[in-house]
Amino acid sequence: MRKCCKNHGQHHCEHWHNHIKGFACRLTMPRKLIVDFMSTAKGHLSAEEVYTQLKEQEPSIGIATVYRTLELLTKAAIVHKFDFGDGRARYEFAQGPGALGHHHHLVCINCKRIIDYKDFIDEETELLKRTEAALSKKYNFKITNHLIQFYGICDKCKE
Amino acid sequence: MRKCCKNHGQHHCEHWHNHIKGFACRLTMPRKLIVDFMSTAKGHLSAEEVYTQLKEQEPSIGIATVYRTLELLTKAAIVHKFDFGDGRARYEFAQGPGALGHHHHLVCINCKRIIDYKDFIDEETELLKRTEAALSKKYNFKITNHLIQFYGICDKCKE
DNA sequence: ATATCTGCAAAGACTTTGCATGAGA
DNA sequence: TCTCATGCAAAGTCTTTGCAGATAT
Repeated sequence: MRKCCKNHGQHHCEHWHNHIKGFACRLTMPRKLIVDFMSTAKGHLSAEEVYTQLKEQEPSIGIATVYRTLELLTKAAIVHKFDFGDGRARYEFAQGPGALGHHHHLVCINCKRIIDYKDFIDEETELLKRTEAALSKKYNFKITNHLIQFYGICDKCKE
Repeated sequence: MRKCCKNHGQHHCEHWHNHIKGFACRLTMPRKLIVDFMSTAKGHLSAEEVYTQLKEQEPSIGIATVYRTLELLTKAAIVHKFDFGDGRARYEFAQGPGALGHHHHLVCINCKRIIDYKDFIDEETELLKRTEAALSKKYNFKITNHLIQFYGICDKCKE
């Protein structure tokens, strides 16, 4: 898993390429497609949604590869994987120009709509940093990520 | 779903009984077993774990009932349902004497161990309250719950 | 009495895996 | 060339559902 190719040449080496290098050897066509798609896609897509949309431009792609690649990209921290309680994993691009940046989510428990918000992120982040530092020390736990979600009823479902 | 019996009598009416009343009509034997079990169980149990343990004292119980009842209790906010990324839902008692009280989780991404913590909860809660109030207003979103989790590597997995 | 709940088994939904073929370096 | 990745289909998990019989009120 950790070994890697030396040089892919510079032809299609995007900014995320270096990240992939640490986790996979080969930069294949499906992987390129999936990363490119994720980097421009908006929202929180399930594996099947990614598959369905990519299938249109490349009918040979298989859903197993989509799952495998999204898993790979998750490990590489190129995408983030979320669970919003609707029974399927959802992915969003984490890095680079296409990313929304650090944000959290409001989850409507009625219609399952997800609202991204960046408000108060700074304040939250500041608290989280302090909490993380203290928890790391107290529990000897190396924190690599965090999750904050609010659940409730969205404006449309209130009506 | 909302209609309910008038009076169950007082024989086995625990403190959580009133909660159930709002969501289900009948207080059956399996429901009693499951609530009693959850109220004393420690940790974050999957439906199957609950089923397996109850099966020992009451072999006639079925796993479908466990799922249905845990769902019911979740809606009644008697238990909380969590997803820690290991592919199954986990439940913990939320209210009453047996409950741990408000807390959050550290999730080890390696061994999937869950550490409950209550440290800094007051500080977190204070910030969350303010954030919730502001988000509710801005997005016209009625917030009913929140989730905070930290992910990383636990002390044992560090070695 | 009767509407609700249960247990069982089957179905459903999402995800992972085995394997022969194909492709990257 | 030779290892790694792919696509397909099958299998694996967890969860939900249909239904006849049982149960609470």
